[in-house]
Amino acid sequence: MADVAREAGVSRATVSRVLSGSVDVAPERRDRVLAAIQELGYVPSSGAQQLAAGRTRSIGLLIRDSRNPTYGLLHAEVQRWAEEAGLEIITAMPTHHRGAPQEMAALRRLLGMRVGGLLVATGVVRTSDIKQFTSVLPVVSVGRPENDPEVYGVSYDEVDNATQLARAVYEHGHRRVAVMSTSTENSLAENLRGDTSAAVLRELGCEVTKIDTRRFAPLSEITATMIDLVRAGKVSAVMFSNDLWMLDFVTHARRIGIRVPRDVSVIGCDGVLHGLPYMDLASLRLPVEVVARRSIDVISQLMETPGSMEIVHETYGGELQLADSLGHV
Amino acid sequence: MADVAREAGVSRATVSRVLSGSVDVAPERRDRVLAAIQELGYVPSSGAQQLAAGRTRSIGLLIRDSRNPTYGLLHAEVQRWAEEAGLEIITAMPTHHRGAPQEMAALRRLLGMRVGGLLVATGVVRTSDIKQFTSVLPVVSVGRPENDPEVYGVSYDEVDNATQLARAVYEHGHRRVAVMSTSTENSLAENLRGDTSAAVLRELGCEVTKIDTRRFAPLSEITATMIDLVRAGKVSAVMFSNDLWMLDFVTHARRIGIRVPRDVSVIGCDGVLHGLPYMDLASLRLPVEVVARRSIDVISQLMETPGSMEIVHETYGGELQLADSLGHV
DNA sequence: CTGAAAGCGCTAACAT
DNA sequence: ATGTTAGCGCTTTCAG
Repeated sequence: MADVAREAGVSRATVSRVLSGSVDVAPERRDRVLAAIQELGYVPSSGAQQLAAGRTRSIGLLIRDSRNPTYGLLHAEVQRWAEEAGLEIITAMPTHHRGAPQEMAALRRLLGMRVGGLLVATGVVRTSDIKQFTSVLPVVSVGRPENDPEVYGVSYDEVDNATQLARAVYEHGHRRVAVMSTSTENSLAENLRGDTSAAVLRELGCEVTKIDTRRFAPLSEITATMIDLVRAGKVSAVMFSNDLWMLDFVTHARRIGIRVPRDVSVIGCDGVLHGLPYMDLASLRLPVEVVARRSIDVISQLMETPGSMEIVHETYGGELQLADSLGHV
Repeated sequence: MADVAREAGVSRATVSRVLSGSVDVAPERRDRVLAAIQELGYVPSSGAQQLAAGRTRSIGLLIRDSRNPTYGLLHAEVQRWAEEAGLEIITAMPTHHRGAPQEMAALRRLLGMRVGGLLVATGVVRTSDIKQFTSVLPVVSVGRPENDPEVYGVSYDEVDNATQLARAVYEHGHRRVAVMSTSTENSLAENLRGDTSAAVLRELGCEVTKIDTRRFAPLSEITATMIDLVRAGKVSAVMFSNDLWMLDFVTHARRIGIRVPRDVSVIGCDGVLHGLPYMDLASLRLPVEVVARRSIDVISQLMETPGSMEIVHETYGGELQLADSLGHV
């Protein structure tokens, strides 16, 4: 910065002023500064800026790894709306199977960067663990069940989703159903989804076989379990807590001669996977875009004027996407 | 930090020492410091650390938005290997359709954070634009064609890929083929892919209809063009420069009664989309994992000891994934 | 092994 | 409108 100042024949303060644009600078000097910046290829150190100013316009995003397209989409959408709102996103993406401690470490990194707000979009870390930060900066749970009175939440209405899904299965005539429920150590949302679907089906009088996954269980394990159930003739439909499980199942099932929906019906959840309609697989499309957008709305307002908003727990329901895989009524 | 020092009854320097772990500190004092850190929930400011130390262990990643699962996967893999190597990734994800200037702005942000290296994994920004940074820090092009003698490159062997794809089409008996080539403003890699495939097919004696996309053309436009070609009976096969285009095409085609591969054969590229085998769609699987890993290898070595490695342009070929969509030989 | 002190690159009063 | 100056929170000599 000193170089730029010297080159332009002004003080460092003036350089800072044209950089921030907050204060008026004589046009002629401004141009000289701009030229010097260009010439020297100067890029201000955001660390130093943050340090001196004591604040940041950037917001930390803790998000699950984007191998799962739903998170890829969420990430892209959050990014997009943040940009729109003039906010910078700093992403921390812990490798999924490493679990909660790893996620806390990533959070700590974000705090180290002195972000002005936190968006938590992983399924694993507990709210009780992130509550300690709420006194320092606004924290918003994104796309994960949230009901802590100190943490904002913008997420999917998993109860509504699960109910829609269960009803659809029931209405397609299924009475003996396998329902998978992801481990809470894997995904809070998917766990809630599975539990709720199972409960709804039972209430409707169905015979439900609930499959709880182990911590970070591999796809193949669930698929094998489900295939056994189908072979044993125990169920006529299987509900998966996300589309990837469903896809793995149908792929393997077909390979060994189990046909969908002739031999077994399936339905998943997320609805983000490309080609779902082409594959005739039923699912429920999560309102990812809306959730991303509202998250940015909430956190940007919170960063603007902290405490300007009561704690909210917004939830948005998804849209059922029926397809042949559910069999015929 | 001062609070921690006071709480532990040591100087700030000592706190810094236990934080870095670089210098020996008397065990008893170390424990007191650690306890104080815990108690006060202290998280060091990475900005200040960087400022004082003058360096960073973090590397900047410029990557295309993860709506496209291939980039989602690349992102996750880069993240994973970086973690393994003890490096932090700072991600900048410009919204895709905003183009090169936007990407440069994102790059500048990364430089502002004083990252120690740059991984460029977007299809749009030109090498000539990023060359200016090579004198300041190591820059590696990831998953995009690179041949500039000053910039490292770890990418896909698009010529080999395109050749494999074209050969497969030819060997399945197709002689009149439509080949799409993405605009260079959209993706350098896909452009090269398309051009090469077309050239190879022509060399083999095929009648090639090349479709060059406009800048950021919507999916629907390409699909419509291809459908017209098929309806007019002009081609028996269509090559898409990535799987998403292919998927959009087959979905719409089926809707209007065009059957794949009965009426037209198709092949895509990337091979990352979930469910490709289930959909019986032919493609070519890019070695995303390898490219991600090698990129981290290269940049970590470069950051360790700058200039310790000659400029390399590694390329890795993909693996053809045949399927019914290509018709029968 | 530990503390004191000098910055790192920047911003924000405070003068002028 | 512009320059001067005092830090921001940390690391790193340099003494001891």
